[in-house]
Amino acid sequence: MGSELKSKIRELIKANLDPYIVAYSFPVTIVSEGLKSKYGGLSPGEETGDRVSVAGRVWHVRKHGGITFLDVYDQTGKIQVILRRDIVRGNSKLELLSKLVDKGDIIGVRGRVVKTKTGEVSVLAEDVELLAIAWRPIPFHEFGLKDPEQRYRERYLDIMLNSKVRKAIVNLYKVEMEMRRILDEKGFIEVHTPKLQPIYGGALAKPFTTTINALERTVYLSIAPETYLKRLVVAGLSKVYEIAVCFRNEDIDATHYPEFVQLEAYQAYADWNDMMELTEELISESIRRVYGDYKVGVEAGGETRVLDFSRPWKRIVLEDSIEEALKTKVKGRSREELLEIAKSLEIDVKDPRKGKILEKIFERIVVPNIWNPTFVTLFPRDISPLARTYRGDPEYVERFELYIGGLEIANGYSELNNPILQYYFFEEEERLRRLVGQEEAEVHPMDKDYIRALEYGMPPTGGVGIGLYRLMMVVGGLPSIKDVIPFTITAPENIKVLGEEFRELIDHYLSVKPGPGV
RNA sequence: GGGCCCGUAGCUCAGCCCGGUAGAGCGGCGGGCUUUUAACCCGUAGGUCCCGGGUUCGAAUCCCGGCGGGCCCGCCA
Repeated sequence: MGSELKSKIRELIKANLDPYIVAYSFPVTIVSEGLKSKYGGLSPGEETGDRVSVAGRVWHVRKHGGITFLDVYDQTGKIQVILRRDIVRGNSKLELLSKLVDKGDIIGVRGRVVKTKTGEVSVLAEDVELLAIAWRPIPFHEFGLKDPEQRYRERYLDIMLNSKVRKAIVNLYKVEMEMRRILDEKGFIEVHTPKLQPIYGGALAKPFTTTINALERTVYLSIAPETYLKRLVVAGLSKVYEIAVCFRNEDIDATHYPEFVQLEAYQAYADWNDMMELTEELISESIRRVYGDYKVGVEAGGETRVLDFSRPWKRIVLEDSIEEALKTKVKGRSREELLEIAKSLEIDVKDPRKGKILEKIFERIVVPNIWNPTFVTLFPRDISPLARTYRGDPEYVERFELYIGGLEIANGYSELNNPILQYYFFEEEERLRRLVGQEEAEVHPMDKDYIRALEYGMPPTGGVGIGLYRLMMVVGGLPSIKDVIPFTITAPENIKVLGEEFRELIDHYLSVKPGPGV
């Protein structure tokens, strides 16, 4: 921003080309991808008579005196626009715009499709509209935007300039769409469950608290849709899912953010095995359709590793995997013995539940070595209050977790549908809360309405939750979950805006008569 | 909640240890150039060295406090 831009807007105003006044729309007839596929076959130097309209943001300007090349980017890629003196000369609008259009500006171009000597499909401009001005400089260069603070504060710049980030965001949409398609074909219906809940549940996490003024009532932001989706199974929606935003009031790190998106699906008359199969199909098929193959090259830290989503995925039993990694027996060990093992690995567990100790050991020594999709099965009873007892051994529940690239991506189980046991396990959670306090262990609150729903009869049901941000993070080779979330929160800052700098332009724009209405 | 690191031009960064006129590349601006791809060539301007305090003749540099950000550990996916 500065005085030269002020003079730019003055020149545009004088010529009646100020985009804030004249540019309301621009008919685009073709995008970069279409242009390249349709005209890629032209031979170098060939000119067509085909007239097209394209629009996008100017990234690079290469002026050669009598000819100027503009790299214009639309949502699908680059379009080279050529301004040639023999066409521009004598056209006062084109003369002015070819002087004023700058890197960052958004333009619309009408012209003929040509291929340059060097073989690039281009639009030879016959008319140009300035559609928006970039008042602030945009760093369109080799190093792009690196400052992590600016990347997150001005995320629109990061998404504009960092193709890995942009691809992850676009591909999340595509993956969601493919998952919806697969679920739809299987007869699942998608619903929205409440984000404002009187009792939070479905996970063990600290909730956000807020107030519904109209009811003078404290409510919690949903930490998971689980208990509501299962109420819908009770209601007879036997295949139901939600792509749900979940809120958890916990700390932020590379793999955690207080709001994140999960796909949770529940299927009546199904168990954990069915849900593992569903999870495999949902993820592997959507990845193949979006990335073109079951094998995806993941670029991170300068090297590329192949993630293989081909089915079937590896399955390991939780305690077996620990025993294998540790070369020590853990099955049937006492709490004290497990604590000793944890201690030898420099893991400090305050939580009194045996399962929690096992889980911590597992996360430390097994998880970091998991690369390709791997199901981990058979979890301890005491850390899974909503899961159903393992039919082979009541010490365990029929619960699985999916790990990819060292990250927990999904969690599912045969759902506990016994209201009597559900009441008991909620009671156990409350006992645990009294024993250690809320700070040392998150527990599941008593939810009698949920139990009442189970008392009306929930069929045997399987369920799974898939963390979509984490999935995209792993596949996209991005180091932080914040990279795949379009906007994350930053501390307040003092921002200087144009209206403060050029107050006289406020009066100008307020008094402008735009012209005849349409 | 605990620890470590960073903040200098629009962008990427050097300078900081060992105090002495604020630096580079890219970008910007002016000029030249009719087939370039991060165009090129010539010229030129550009700074609250995050903020506040201290030490000092003198602080981007040393010390203290604050703000902003990142990473790791603990907890949640």
